[in-house]
Amino acid sequence: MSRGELARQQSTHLVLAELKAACANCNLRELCLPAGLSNEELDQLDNLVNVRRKIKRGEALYRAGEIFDAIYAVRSGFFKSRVTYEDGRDQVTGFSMGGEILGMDGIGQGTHNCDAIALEDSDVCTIPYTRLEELSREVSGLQRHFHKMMSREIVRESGVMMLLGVMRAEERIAAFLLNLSQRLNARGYSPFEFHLRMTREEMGSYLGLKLETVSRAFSKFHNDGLIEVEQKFVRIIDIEGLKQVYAHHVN
Amino acid sequence: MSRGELARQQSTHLVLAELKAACANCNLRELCLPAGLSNEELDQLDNLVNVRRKIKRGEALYRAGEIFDAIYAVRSGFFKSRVTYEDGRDQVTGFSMGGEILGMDGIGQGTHNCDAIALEDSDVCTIPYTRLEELSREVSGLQRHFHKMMSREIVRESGVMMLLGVMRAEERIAAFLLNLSQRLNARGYSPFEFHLRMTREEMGSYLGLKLETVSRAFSKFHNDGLIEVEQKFVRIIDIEGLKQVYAHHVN
DNA sequence: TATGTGTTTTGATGTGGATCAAAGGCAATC
DNA sequence: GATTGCCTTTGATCCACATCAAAACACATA
Repeated sequence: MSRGELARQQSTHLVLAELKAACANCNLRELCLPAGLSNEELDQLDNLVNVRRKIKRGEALYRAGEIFDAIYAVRSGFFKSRVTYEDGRDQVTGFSMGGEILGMDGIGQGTHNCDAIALEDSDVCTIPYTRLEELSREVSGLQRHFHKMMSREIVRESGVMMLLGVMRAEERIAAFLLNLSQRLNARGYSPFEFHLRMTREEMGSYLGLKLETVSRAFSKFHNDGLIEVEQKFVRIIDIEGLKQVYAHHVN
Repeated sequence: MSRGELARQQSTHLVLAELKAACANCNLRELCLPAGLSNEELDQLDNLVNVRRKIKRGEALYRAGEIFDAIYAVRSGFFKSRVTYEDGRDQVTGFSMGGEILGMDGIGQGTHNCDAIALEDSDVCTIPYTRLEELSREVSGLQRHFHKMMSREIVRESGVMMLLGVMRAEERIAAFLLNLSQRLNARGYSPFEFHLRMTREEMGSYLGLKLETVSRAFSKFHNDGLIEVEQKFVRIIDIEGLKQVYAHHVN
């Protein structure tokens, strides 16, 4: 056994002992990388996901420019991804919640391309990229799943391009609320009541709008009986109405 | 040898015979999937890229909803990728030229997510996805390179999000011209003179602008001595000036 | 050369969302 | 309970780009 292998196995044992739940027991496994793997394959993956890391609200999981060496699966909490421009302008490029994968943007150039900032105290699994590569060669289900996650990120982003390119302010915000609602639902939370983890400004940045515009849209949706809002708390009253806002033809 | 393997080998021989240039001889290999592979690895890749396909101007390489089974490397020509919305609104999500990979959006859900339309008579290499997966397991350089290409697509798209989310009309168009110029340069063409393959409307769709706005920006750049335009032909006169437009602070 | 079709330019006008400004709400800390 | 520092709401005004309209141009085909 090589020195590297030995160290790896030791660290694996160490971590397995202190983990409350590895992939095989993780209740997010249907949403995360392990989705679609057999039990045997899951055991192999457990050896890969060897470090849990806690990130406090406001802290960065990683920052643009840092060396990329791992991707991360969000176990609990909520993140924003943010790209900063040479001239200081920045934009939120995504929000990530439990079961979602962060950091795939770093593979291409070997450094991270954006900051990932926790919007609440969060907990992630670290997946070292070189070991993911190795294991992908052995476990074809893992390889395929990893490709799917990357591809879905591409598709998600082209959805955001559509949002930014062709939708009007209220449509964008309705689409955003419906997307959040659907993702929370998939995680077993209520699709109708939730806490927003981001400020109006962060939402606006993501949606290509100013915070005042976001606020006005919320007020309008409230007046139209579509939602109730109290600060960061949102209750969707009329989800069909919201869907109509979002699918509204301009023509 | 299994039936599948036999068939594969036969088709490989067939194709190798009729190909003028496979990957090992392709002058785009520095930009495409083979980038960074050893000669030996290149030979293996040659067996993978087994079908060349010609697409006439205006025709689709694939359309949204079609079964995904291959990615494509553009050998020559020019494509736009276009997503169409339920309500009929659509948006151009990208332009692809020689050496670039198309179709990675389809991996996630098994069907293509957008239309890829040739804007001039074009020529692509078909790379069957399942065989790419297989070969990726054997050739680690290929695996890594494929991951990089997907990751770069993610980064490219977050660049477009930035463009759509925070830049003003003239900045977007300057950024677009500079990007085209740089890509053409990397392919050995003049970075200062080129033919646009897309209409003002397609450019506008990509940039989240109306065709009139694109046209006006072109006229303004011309009046400011930054470019010369004659229909689809563009000559960049003052590339530094163009960069200043693009990096111009609003604040 | 005439004719049609799609593309581009340019001008006049309209408007959605940005900007500017001010006040109010909430949470943390003293 | 007062202070401080966000965050959010709401109103008034502005402006960048969209929209509407028309003419010019390019290019194909008769």
